[in-house]
Amino acid sequence: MQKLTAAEENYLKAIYRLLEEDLEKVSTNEIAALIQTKAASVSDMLRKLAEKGLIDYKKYRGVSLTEPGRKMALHIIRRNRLWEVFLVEKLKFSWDEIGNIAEELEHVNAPLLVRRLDEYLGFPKFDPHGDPIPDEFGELSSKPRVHLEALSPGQAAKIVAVNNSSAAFLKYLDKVGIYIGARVIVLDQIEFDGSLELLIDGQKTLHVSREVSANILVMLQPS
Amino acid sequence: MQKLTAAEENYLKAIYRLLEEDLEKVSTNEIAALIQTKAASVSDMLRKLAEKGLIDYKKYRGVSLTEPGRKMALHIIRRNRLWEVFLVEKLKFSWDEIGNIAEELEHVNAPLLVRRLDEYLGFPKFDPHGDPIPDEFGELSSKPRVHLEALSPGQAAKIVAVNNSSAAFLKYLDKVGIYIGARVIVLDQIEFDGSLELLIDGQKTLHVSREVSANILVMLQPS
DNA sequence: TCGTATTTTTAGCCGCATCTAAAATTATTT
DNA sequence: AAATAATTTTAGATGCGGCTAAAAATACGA
Repeated sequence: MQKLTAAEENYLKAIYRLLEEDLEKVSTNEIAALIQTKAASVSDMLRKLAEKGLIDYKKYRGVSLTEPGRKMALHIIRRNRLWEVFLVEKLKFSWDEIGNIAEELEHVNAPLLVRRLDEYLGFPKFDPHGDPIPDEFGELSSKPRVHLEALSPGQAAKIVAVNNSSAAFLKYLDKVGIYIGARVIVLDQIEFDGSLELLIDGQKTLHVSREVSANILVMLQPS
Repeated sequence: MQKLTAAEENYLKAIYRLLEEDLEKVSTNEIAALIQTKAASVSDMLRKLAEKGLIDYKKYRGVSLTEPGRKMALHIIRRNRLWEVFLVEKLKFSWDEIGNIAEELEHVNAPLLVRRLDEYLGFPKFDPHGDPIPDEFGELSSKPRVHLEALSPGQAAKIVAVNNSSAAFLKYLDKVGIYIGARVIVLDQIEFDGSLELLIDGQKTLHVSREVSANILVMLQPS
């Protein structure tokens, strides 16, 4: 496992995240937008990561991760998510405060530290946003998940993750009572704007816009 | 509180540590030796820290900390020692494994994180080596401490800190049964080499060289 | 005290990660 | 398909933190 700089780690993580949504390839501009830098800087870094064998890169044609690159990205994401669990579970941060801090902590690369932290936290499988934590071999235990917006009236599901970590979004969710683990049934879908009428935990009903439902991930429930 | 780079923080910490032993001024070479770099690099950094008002620096004449510099150094040391407590108390590291890891963690500068960590650890006053943890205003609660080598036969003391964090030294202490908090009485001093005959916790006797006793700090006991 | 040794600083270089401006390539429109 | 637009890469700069080699200042010994 080669030693990477914090910047290299951030690029790998960004490429991984974009590949999750985007299909095959990620473009220079997409990366630049995500990590708030300029396309020229991205080009430089892509050349370097390609030399190290972490990405597949053809000029002007976008990038994808090689298998070593994917493993590295998952290691970084593992560290990030374990620290997020620590911050919320142990230090009592709320889930909208932890982003920046976890992003600094994730770059502390000491394998023994990560293992001990994992153990101390009780080998958590999901972070506070509901995203799965890769194991120490860089593998994800993936269960099928789907965007809430894709459900049709009558379908039931459990909220397992959110797709957007902006403080504004997380605060909104808190306010309206949506949380990881909540059970939700789609009562109705408004054709005009794609918004949804939901029943949360069998109790309260809630109307959410398509922007919101597109950023919530759920696991379908057997009924 | 200005934002410093990790390198700047390391220099401040090194200068603080050297000022603790050394009297008035610290020399360029001393700093270079401590942080394993070249004198030329130290000169450059001193110029920069002086510009920022963190050190008093006259060319060729050595440096000392300004009051803001001292405060900053103590903040950095506070972060370092809180993480050391975390690693030992919570993650079950032994005190000879934590040096490098704490030195990476200490550079994560998020004031809220440090406060929450402090609270989570129960506001510890000393780190696992027995060194005092500065408060969040950059002040040390100092109790008078003295080197074990300075004691005379008959005097009693409690071991409160060690002065040397090399793994070899810490392992030696573990092996012979010296630990922070142990009570010690000096039974005899060998004039020839300055070594000491000790009684540990009123139970076992132990012979330690001057090299060892010079690196152990104690608080004198009322007798 | 004078000359030598040591310490410290300066000068000039390198790699990293960023930037702007300009050039090259690819995509789109008419 | 040619012209224009958008994207991406290259060229050349900057600041940081390190280095070596050489110059400057200080300290020391005969």
